Amino acid sequence: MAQQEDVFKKIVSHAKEYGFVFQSSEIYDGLAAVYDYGQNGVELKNNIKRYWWDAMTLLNENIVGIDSAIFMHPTIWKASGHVDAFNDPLIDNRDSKKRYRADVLIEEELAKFDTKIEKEIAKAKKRFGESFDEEQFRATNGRVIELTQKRDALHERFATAMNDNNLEELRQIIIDQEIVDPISGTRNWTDVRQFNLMFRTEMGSTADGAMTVYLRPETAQGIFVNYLNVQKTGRMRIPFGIAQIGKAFRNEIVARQFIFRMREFEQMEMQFFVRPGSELEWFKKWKETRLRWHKALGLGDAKYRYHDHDKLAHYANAATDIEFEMPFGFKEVEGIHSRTNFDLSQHEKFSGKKIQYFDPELNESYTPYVIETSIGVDRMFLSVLCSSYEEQALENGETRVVLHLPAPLAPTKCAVMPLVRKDGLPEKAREIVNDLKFDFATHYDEKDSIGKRYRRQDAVGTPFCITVDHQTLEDNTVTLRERDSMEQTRVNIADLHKLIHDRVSINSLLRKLS
RNA sequence: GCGGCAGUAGCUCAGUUGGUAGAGCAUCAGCUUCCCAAGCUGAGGGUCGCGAGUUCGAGCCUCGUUUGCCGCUCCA
Repeated sequence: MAQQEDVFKKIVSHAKEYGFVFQSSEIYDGLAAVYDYGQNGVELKNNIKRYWWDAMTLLNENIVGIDSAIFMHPTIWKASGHVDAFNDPLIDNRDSKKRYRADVLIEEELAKFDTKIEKEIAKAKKRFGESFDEEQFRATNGRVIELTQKRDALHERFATAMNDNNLEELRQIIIDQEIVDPISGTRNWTDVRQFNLMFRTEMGSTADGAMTVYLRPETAQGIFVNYLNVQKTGRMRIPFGIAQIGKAFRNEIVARQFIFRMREFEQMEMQFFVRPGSELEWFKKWKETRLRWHKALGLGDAKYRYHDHDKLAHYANAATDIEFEMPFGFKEVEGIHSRTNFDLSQHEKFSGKKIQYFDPELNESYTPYVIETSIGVDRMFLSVLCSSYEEQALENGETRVVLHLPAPLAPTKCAVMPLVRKDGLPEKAREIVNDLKFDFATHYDEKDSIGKRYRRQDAVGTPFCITVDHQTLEDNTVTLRERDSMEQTRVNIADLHKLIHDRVSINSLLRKLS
């Protein structure tokens, strides 16, 4: 493990040194958990997005894309549950240095009352046997009445405090109930503080006319609120899907592990609308389809696994993660969720608009159920980078650092280089570049020895190097050097285009999927 | 957000009891060079994360701050 952590550090260094990922605002000491993509990183990231987008929209005639705005009406986040769920009141215990959610502590206290009441009932049941009347017992037993009243009073007080967002009152409840820290056993609590996981800003330039808006914490809601628009204008028939790639923002309490958890990140989400009752079938299908998409990259099938959720979010009736083996363990890269009709129903309720689908085959209207596939672009990027990085021991005793990026994702597809910088070789090489550059990201390099130039291309994952030598001037052939095997073949310049295209096009990946 | 550790050139690092910064690799220019990090010559690049304090003098000591790593905590 320690060794793997070292490898991860090297990958982070490599990412910086070769222009893949920089820390944001570095010359101003950086901004925590925010990163920029450099000249090579942006190409790799764009290729990942292209692969996903094409797999969704080209291979499925019933999936279309949209690009919704980051700003959305604030009520959307009330409807989705984010305003409540993303605002946790937290409290620290000064002795154990542990942090707890204040509402959870109080809820646990409430549950204790219920446990006590159940115990009383169980005892009485044992005593009275068959003739036991639970309703009557609850209404007449002094101990149970007392516990019930205390519980209800606490619940009432708690609900009011939560509703008013009264943090002092929440703390007072914890004090009054004499709740102790399970670790330290003390009641040495800090103030309750609110952590807003959603970024907030103001829309409207005058102070009094401004409206609080949020930077979206997920892209999914942009799809849900456009469901009707797309369904009607695109004449979409269920089942159909809407895909979107875009930025999302979360004010994470702890954001770490390089680009694995960032405050500003990018999601690729597809919401698939289906008939009620068919959702688990579709869930299964998308679970398999999505794993196939990952595996087609050839990073190694053993690096993937499913992680099915036992504890489901309030909107879901099935959920699984596709996890990838990072240097710091198996981590979630993509989530597939059966979201039921929760989101569309909520928006129906909050907006007052009817959000339904008339199914001509069933001759009835219903609120569609939704299967969501949601993948983090940055995590995907990290998984590709980590699994591609190798410090390879060569036969001559040296090592080379090589990124075995899937060729269709590589930032640069080929590098053209004259073997020496004279005798017209550079000019000939330039000619080749000027032909290939229209179809492939092509580099030209004449500086330093040929071996050094090959190593430079290896370090950024360029799949092909084309070398122009004196023979080229005689017969128009060049050597084509392959990154992973380092093997060279002599090929005709006229054949270059097809040879490269077959290996580096996104199509070559897509064809594996259908 | 709490606790511990750390921050010196693009990268990896050295820097003695406090005396105004070095190496290797990388980069750039020139020469040389017919296939896997070759050689020679030269050059550029750091107010030692930032701010304050102690001191005649701070990369080194103290405080604050920021960023990163590790452990908690949280995670739709």
